[in-house]
Amino acid sequence: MHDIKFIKDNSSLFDAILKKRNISSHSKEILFLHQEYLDNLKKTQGLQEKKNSLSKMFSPKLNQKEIEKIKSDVTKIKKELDELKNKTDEKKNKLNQILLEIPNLVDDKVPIGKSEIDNIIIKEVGKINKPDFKIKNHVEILEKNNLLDYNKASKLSGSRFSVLRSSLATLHRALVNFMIDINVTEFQYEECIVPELVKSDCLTGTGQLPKFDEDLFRTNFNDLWLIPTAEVPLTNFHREEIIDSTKLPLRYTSFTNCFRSEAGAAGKDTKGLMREHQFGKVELVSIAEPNKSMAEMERMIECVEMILKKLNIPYRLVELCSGDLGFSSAYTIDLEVWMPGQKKFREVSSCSNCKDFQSRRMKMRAKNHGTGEIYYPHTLNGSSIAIGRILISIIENYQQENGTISIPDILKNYMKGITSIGSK
RNA sequence: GGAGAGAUGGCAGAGUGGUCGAAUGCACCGGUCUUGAAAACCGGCAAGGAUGCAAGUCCUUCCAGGGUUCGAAUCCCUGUCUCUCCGCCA
Repeated sequence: MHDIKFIKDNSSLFDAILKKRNISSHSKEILFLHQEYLDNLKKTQGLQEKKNSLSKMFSPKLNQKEIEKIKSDVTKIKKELDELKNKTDEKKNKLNQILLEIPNLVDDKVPIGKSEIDNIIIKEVGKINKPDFKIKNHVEILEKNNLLDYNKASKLSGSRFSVLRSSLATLHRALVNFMIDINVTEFQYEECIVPELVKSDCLTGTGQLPKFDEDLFRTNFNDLWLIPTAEVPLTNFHREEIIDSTKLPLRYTSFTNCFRSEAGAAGKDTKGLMREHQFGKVELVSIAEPNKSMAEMERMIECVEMILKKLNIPYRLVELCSGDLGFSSAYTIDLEVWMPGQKKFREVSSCSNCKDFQSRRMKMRAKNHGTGEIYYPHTLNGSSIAIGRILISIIENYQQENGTISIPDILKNYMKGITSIGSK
């Protein structure tokens, strides 16, 4: 959500920054609407003042005539106020509706570009293995070993769902535990278990609503929606709160299932664990002082990198260009891992600094009790890591010529002594 | 699912029709005292918005949405959430 005062004082800058996302100018329309709203608001407040003062004049000692006069005057004002209030609300709602659908302003650091083609590879880490046997993709390997069962999955739920069995399920669980452990003990994130159904207000807060409802699953129970990422509940922890600034930064981590309709992805990544309606993910969320959020972001990326290093999987850092940046983000770095089956790097994590965009939307503020200052803290989120996709990478990178998959050293303690899965 | 109680400032907690944006305590901030600190004492301390150079003035908000009333934190209705008891249940 954008600060109307900022738009007023910097309208051409505002439009220029939006243009980086290939979005046309908005400020003129917004400011016009805002002025209309203000005009109505002033009138409304004037009438309210009148009404209040009339009520204050009321006293049982007044004579009948005076009392009747006040009553009828107030009734008249109330009627007028009703209309005016409706009009004011209408303007305000219209303005809000527009503001809620405008994406975050991109940071100066973000490279300008149209699509993912213009993203910038910052660095590549780890050596890509080129074994001298024929590499299989994860679906081939896992289905052959009865570890991934699409007959069962489609019977239960249709396409874009998976059933993971026996040692593959164990490996999934091992990854979750490994990642949460390291986030808690090495990186000082607070471990949380959170609802996977949330109210629409939460989704508006983080930016999925109102614009992207098609990507989400909604239930027919109250106003509850399945979360597309744990970013939603974790970031909304402090919605409509004023946080004591000495408590910042706040760091939370959680494993949840994530649910996405994949509405616009027909035909994309149709096989395997790559793109599913339900997938597991460990998420990191930080709430930071505005002047420290970029440093916090670097720290967050290092946390995710550490996991990939410990898993010993080749990866690269990609700086998203303005045209590929997510709605709520001001600056995003993706982490992509090598997937031998596709001979491509694919995204397993996306770390974003949303600055004050989400905190404004959810009215999350911080207060410095020394100075009395109240301000919007910055929010950051990053995956650490999407389990389904990192599984693909592990399976494909650790596959052996004999069709088995060896277990990364770091996970062996989490695997009940299993050092290899699949049969020869 | 049945019966009952409740939701007030950062927290605790008073307030049942006007003088209430709201007592009091704690926390927090400033000061006095002290070599320093603590204690004690004095003062300050909700948020959002409009207007104004500013001081200030005004509007809104006591879970949310409706209603009654000249006037609502307070009365009525609906919803949400919390707690207690009973039933059921992983």
